[in-house]
Amino acid sequence: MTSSVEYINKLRNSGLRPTKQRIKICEVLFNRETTFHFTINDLVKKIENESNEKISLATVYNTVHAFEKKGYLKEIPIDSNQSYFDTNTSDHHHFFDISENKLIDLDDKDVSPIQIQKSLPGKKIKSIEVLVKLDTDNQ
Amino acid sequence: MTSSVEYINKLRNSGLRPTKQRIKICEVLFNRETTFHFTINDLVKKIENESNEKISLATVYNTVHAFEKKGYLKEIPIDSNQSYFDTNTSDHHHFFDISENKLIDLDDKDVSPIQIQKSLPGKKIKSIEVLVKLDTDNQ
DNA sequence: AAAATAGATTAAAATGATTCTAAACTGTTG
DNA sequence: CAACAGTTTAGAATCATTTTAATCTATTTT
Repeated sequence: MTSSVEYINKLRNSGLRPTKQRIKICEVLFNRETTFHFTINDLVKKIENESNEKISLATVYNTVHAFEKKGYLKEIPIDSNQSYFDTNTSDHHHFFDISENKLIDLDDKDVSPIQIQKSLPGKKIKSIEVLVKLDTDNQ
Repeated sequence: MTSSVEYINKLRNSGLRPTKQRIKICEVLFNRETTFHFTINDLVKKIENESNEKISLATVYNTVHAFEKKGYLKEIPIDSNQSYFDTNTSDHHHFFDISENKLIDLDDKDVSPIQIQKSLPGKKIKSIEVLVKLDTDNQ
């Protein structure tokens, strides 16, 4: 359980004013044990469930993008219909459960080390990420 | 150089009527040496450049999705703004050049074999794909 | 080879996610 | 507390994609 004072400091330290809306969004996103994978839609629904006052959709978008820019959230490309975000901002691998449309973090230790034998002149590797698609096992 | 007769057969064999539009799209997509990575927008521009008659946007969407369903194209999730498609439909890895917004296929031999140590009950692995993000090397 | 029909194309409208706008509001600084 | 810069907001705008319903065309039937 993180108190809102910590979110206020965190926000202020990153040059974001600690508004009521941002603190609420911090609570929804970061006040949890495990990584949270979500779409904007998921987040809006959580906010609606957990509080009586609503936050404008534009503010949710603004805040998620602000947090992404500050490195508190990471976008995960899965499909092109909707953006998925992850509260785990380290480079890491994922399972994607096709039948349930759900993202699951993989620990680094669950994936053998990856070496890339090819390089392109003038370019350097910024990240290496594995997406393992899972399907229902039917037999 | 593949002749349009081959595309006509290919289309007919997969239960798609060989229309003028589909044959044209086949030529643009498959009549090339190397893998083609594209967005719908890229494809429309290519079609416009390579022919004098235009194909309706809805038809381009329909055809790309029909080809995807038949396994002649594969969608590659990169970012959520636009769908990227690949004429290489095998499971394979990619470089994504961030500064140029360009996808590049990786050969299997360029990537060390990947083992996944974790499994989920009732689920089986359907694909394992690596996305290596590249950035300009500034030093 | 014409008629029938199932499938395809089309322009335009509809949708859905996301971004923009401009006015009202609120933290922060002096 | 006044002034300012940063935020929020509803609603409009935008952009990719999908749907609609009318027209057209490849294939099948006669």
